[in-house]
Amino acid sequence: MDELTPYLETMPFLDILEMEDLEQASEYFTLETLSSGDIILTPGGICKKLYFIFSGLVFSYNRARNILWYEFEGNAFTDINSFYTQKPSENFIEVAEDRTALLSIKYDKLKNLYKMSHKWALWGTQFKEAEIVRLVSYYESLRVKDASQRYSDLVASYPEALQRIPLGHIASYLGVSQVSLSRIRAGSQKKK
Amino acid sequence: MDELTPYLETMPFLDILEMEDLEQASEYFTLETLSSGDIILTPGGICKKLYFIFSGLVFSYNRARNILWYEFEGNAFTDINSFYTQKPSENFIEVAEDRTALLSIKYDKLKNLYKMSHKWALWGTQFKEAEIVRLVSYYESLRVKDASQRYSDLVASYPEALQRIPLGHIASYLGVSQVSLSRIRAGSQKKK
DNA sequence: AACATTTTTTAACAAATGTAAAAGGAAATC
DNA sequence: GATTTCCTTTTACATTTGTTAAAAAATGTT
Repeated sequence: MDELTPYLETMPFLDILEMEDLEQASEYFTLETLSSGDIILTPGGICKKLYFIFSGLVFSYNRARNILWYEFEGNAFTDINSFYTQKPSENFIEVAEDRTALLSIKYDKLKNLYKMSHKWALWGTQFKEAEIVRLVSYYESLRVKDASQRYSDLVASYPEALQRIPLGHIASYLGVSQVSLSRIRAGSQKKK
Repeated sequence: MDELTPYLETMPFLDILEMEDLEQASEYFTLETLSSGDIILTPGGICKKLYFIFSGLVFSYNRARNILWYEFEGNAFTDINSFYTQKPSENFIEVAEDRTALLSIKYDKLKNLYKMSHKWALWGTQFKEAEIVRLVSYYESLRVKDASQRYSDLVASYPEALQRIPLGHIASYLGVSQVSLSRIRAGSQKKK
């Protein structure tokens, strides 16, 4: 019984795998516990790992400090372009909360896992499909909905976001300036 | 020797597969030749197939007629959300050129292929990684770059786009109004 | 060639959003 | 408890972009 097992068991799409697959994989993964402000990736570096957020909060932003993504416990995180191409990144990844626990796997090890095990390869196709759907949902909302709707949607689906993320970051994540978000919030109070 | 083989051989990441894998798969795929204006998917319908564009041009748009994606020969196309979740779509998919040849595979058959063959599952992880990278590159450019840059990038990477796609569609694909794109084009001529 | 249709550009105005700066609140530190 | 620092809102102004409508250009049709 490996000490990583309780963490592995929170990964998505485990129904595809048997216990033996998890045991086989446990030596591929590492557990990292980080603190608010810790920086996982800086521009120019290659994002070597895919992270599963067991607890805490992680976000990415570019050199101009535009927030690109925010992710909570329960979901996966990486710099997509850098990780899947293994080329230098343009972005930062930073931890936003103390005691953020990440289960990480290196690019090469993940590839190995896929090669070694048909079941893990199936898990990979499933996992990536879900990632694609999540990405497209987010990005399409940026394109199709206005900022006010996006804010409502965020509050509806992640009410804790307001407690855990500064409004300036939320604004940037929603693709608007902080001033604009303030106007939206002021406006939505009026409507009530 | 199956008549589909020449088409299958244009698919991405064939280095992962052997000839026997292609032969095994050939009965899973269908070749469809369509004409400009043909509509592959309408809102409310479930997008049942993933398409590989052998020749021609395909695009998707939502009910408000915002262009969501344009794709040329050589790349894959589907309604991501609807296909990977097998839920009803919000969008249209339409063919933009006569003699557009599409290699298609149904969702269930693709899943079967993955299950039957470890190598096809590996192909699946590879293919989906590339799709994720393409998606994120496009969407991040929408967020990070201004419309003028996006237009320059498009012209640089797909000069033929200007001949093959009406400017109104290009504008929508770039996320701006046609009037705005006209202003950009007028402005970039001045700079010269 | 003349006409009709579609596509693209231009102009004028309105609306939305960004920027910069100031002010108000909240939280942390001494 | 006072002060400092950080976060959020507000104001004023500038800029960008969208909308509508009209004109110009290109394309297709008889």
